[in-house]
Amino acid sequence: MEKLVDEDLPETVDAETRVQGSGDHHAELRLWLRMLTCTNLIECEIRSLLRTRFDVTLPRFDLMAQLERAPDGMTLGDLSRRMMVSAGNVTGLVERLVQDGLVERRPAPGDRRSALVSLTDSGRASFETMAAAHADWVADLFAGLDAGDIDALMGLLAKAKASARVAAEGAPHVSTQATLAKKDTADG
Amino acid sequence: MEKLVDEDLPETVDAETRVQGSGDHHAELRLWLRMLTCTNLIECEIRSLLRTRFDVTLPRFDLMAQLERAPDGMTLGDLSRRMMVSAGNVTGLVERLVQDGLVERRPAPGDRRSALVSLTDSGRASFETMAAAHADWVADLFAGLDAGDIDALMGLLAKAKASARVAAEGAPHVSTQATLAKKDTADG
DNA sequence: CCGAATTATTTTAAGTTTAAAATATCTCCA
DNA sequence: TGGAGATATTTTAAACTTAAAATAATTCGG
Repeated sequence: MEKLVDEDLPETVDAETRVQGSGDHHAELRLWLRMLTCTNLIECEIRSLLRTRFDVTLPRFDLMAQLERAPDGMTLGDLSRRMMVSAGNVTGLVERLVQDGLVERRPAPGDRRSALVSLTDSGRASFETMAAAHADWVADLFAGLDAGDIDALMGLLAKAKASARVAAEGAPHVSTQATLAKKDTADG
Repeated sequence: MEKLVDEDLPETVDAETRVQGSGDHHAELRLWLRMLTCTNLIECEIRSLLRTRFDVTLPRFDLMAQLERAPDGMTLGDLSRRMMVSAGNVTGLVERLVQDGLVERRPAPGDRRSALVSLTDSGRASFETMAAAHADWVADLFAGLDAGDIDALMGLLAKAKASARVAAEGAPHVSTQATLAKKDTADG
């Protein structure tokens, strides 16, 4: 998480200095820092609430949230892609959740490389309780926004997401066969 | 970082089910997930670019970004608050940056508990190069947004931030003297 | 069918991160 | 002025996270 704050940046910029590759990027930079502080603020609060109320970490909650939507289980690779974290990360997370009895893994039928991961009954029950509280917290955190604000944000964030995807795909900094070949693994 | 994706949630909700504390929070939840994926996407790209182009990690870059704006140095506590991370985290990060010769620490005049941290000349030079590239990357990532979009997002995110702060302050889950007493450490 | 390339996962090493306890210092008021 | 409480930082243990290398299994063209 990039932890900068979005205050105190100069407002005025000399239009003359807009030169290719070294120009006036203040607006975008300020936007990025504000997005970051906003997300951080909410995430910290949710993390803290999950810990104090349910003694669970945010990554574990997130993983369980993915599994809840896949009653028949998902592979570790699916989890890694959906959660946007490394495969090795998922391995460890699942391992700990299995030890806690919240998650189970079984070999994937038809592919001996893969394992299917799913919630146990205990894990599902536990998650449902937490998810309800989580939804309430998020609603509280956004209580200062009206329906119009939310709609507008949804639209603008979709646009920002699309923009970022294009930029990231368009100028891949490490060209691999995978990067060039597959365009279908991302989530939207 | 909460790693959920913002797809596949039901669009339609029964208005009758809006009950206190267990109601219709889909819009807010969807907004939160979208904010998260959007931020994640951009952050991953920046992290990756920092690593491949400059062999630096995001937390180190963030810490140096804070220091650059404080030519006279900041305390570890300042860094912790501005970066929104724990104090212990900052201790380790500074330690490693000092070892790399990018940052220096000296005792704070007038308070023997504190240390002032600042960029070395080498650190400053290094950061300036990276910061210029970073600004370009962010501009590229947001290239699909026009000035109006950016303005609108800035306003809506400010509103969201304010809302979240009120909610987090208003219903503190762990009441400490500090929580109740000071309202001035956050960044705005 | 063979083998090269791809895919799924684990392992490894290093770094990041947190919460909580421990230290050390400072403030301030009774 | 003495000491209680607050503040600044470090330490600790555990968890999270990544990138890269290593394993293992699959796919697919020839």
